[in-house]
Amino acid sequence: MNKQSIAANLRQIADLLEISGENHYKVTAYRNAAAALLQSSFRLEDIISRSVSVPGIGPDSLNLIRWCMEGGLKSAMAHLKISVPATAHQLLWVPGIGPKTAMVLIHNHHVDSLAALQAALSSNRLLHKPGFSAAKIHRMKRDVAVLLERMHSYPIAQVWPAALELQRSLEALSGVDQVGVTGDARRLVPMCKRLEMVVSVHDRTPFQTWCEANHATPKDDGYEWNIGPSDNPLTVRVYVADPPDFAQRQMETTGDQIHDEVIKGLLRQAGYSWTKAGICDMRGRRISPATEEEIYALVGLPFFPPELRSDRGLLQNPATLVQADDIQGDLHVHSNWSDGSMSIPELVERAETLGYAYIAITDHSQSLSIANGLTPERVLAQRAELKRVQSAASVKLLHGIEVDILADGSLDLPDDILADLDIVIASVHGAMYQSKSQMTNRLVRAIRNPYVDVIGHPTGRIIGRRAGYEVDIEKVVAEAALHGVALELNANPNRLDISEDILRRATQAGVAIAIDTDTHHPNEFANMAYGIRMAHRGWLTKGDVLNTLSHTGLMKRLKGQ
DNA sequence: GCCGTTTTCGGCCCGACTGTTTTCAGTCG
Repeated sequence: MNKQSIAANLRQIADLLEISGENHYKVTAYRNAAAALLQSSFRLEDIISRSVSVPGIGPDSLNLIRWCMEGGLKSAMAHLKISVPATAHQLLWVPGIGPKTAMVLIHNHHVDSLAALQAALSSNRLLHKPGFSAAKIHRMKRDVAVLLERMHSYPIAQVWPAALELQRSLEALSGVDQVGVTGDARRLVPMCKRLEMVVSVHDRTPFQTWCEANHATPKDDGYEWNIGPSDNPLTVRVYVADPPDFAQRQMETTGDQIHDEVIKGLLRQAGYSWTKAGICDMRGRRISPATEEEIYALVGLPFFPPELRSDRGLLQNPATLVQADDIQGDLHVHSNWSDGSMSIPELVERAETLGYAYIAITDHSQSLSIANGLTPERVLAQRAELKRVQSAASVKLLHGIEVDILADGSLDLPDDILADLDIVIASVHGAMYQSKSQMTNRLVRAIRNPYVDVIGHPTGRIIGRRAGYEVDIEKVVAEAALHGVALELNANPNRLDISEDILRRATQAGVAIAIDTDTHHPNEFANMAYGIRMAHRGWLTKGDVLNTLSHTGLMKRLKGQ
């Protein structure tokens, strides 16, 4: 078992304990342990053997990890005497269902999984039972349909890190030449059907031994096995290639299918054939392009980044796409003044290490009290702190805020406070289940505020968990264009908000995009890489992206000059 | 359960919204 699978088990155990009515802090402790395990760079073996200690993983969590390693989830559940069914944690995925409602469903209605809930909802047998109004049932039906997608696919935020970890393990094996991620994850598909890798080997024995040790099932073209929780496993598929075939094997497994067919069609027109046996020239001789670049070159095309490979991918010139080097700074970062974990000097240090020209400190505003949001007084106090830190920093600091868009579309801080800030990001954090027209009017009202520069995570989606609020995005885009307000591409892999379709619509309408990490913890600055890849899916060029501007250019733009 | 101590026990993010049990428990961010 790898870190991801164990962390998933830990989270599931925490959910089951919470449903069982266990102490809230104990539940939180196991969730923290799962997060600490994922964030730790130490090897699993070293953590278990206690040769290193990880903050957040105490003796009990360590035992739990051992039980999971030895006997899986069942064993851990037995040790902790958990009596609710293992699948019951799925109920907590549904917005509006917490531990108490989950327990009522299990005990009073014999509903102990997402599938059982869907069946109960469609049979209408929950209707008018205490706590289940007609409106609530209607909403749950919609949400459960979204969530059931998770039963056969996995969010990219889990698949990509798991893929990189697997890549490192495979690269360490002798006899292995090249290892690469492929399939959905390589194209940054938000919900991946499985985790796919390509491996080229010059000596198959060590790799085969490793696969057998991991209980992998042999397939025609490689191996397959499952990781993650047993009731919702992630399938891992590894394709094995001879070293000269690595590039073509990775290209044909990356997809998407339509892009592949287009390329194969162009190859045929150019006199080549691409069958199971590989690419052959017009005389039927095998050719083995060493890179994907060489395959595209056979048909006179430049290299297409995987994220661009879709039914419409060839319409965009990849040379114009925004690149990581174009990014001059991060415009959405939280400090420990609200719910970030880093102090402002620590954020500055990170930004300087990353070589950024500027960074905007954008903490939450007062109504988000759980996040210790800033009151007007604390905004002023923070300005003084920024001034002090700026005097010793080379990176330019922007004083910003992520101000809440309240239920009626007004903002959570008075205009005179917003007026003096360098950048104002306005975001929705509460009252997300408004009607489409209410939510649209709410966002439009926020965009019309003269001090708003960016709309943060504009649809509120959480990939695989929440569809996002219902909103007339065309109207929002049109209004943003009219008022020169940028839309955020939130690079957090759980959000990737806005989607590629909305990105294209926005840029066509002339709306600027801010690619932001929304960083709360040190390792989240790295999420910019997801942002860039998502930008490729949305065909963003350097000119479309607000934070490719120089500091001078950005300040001019923000001041409306 | 974990952490951090003034070291073995106290503290741990808290207020708004929602549906409805119409007075507040449950959920959420």
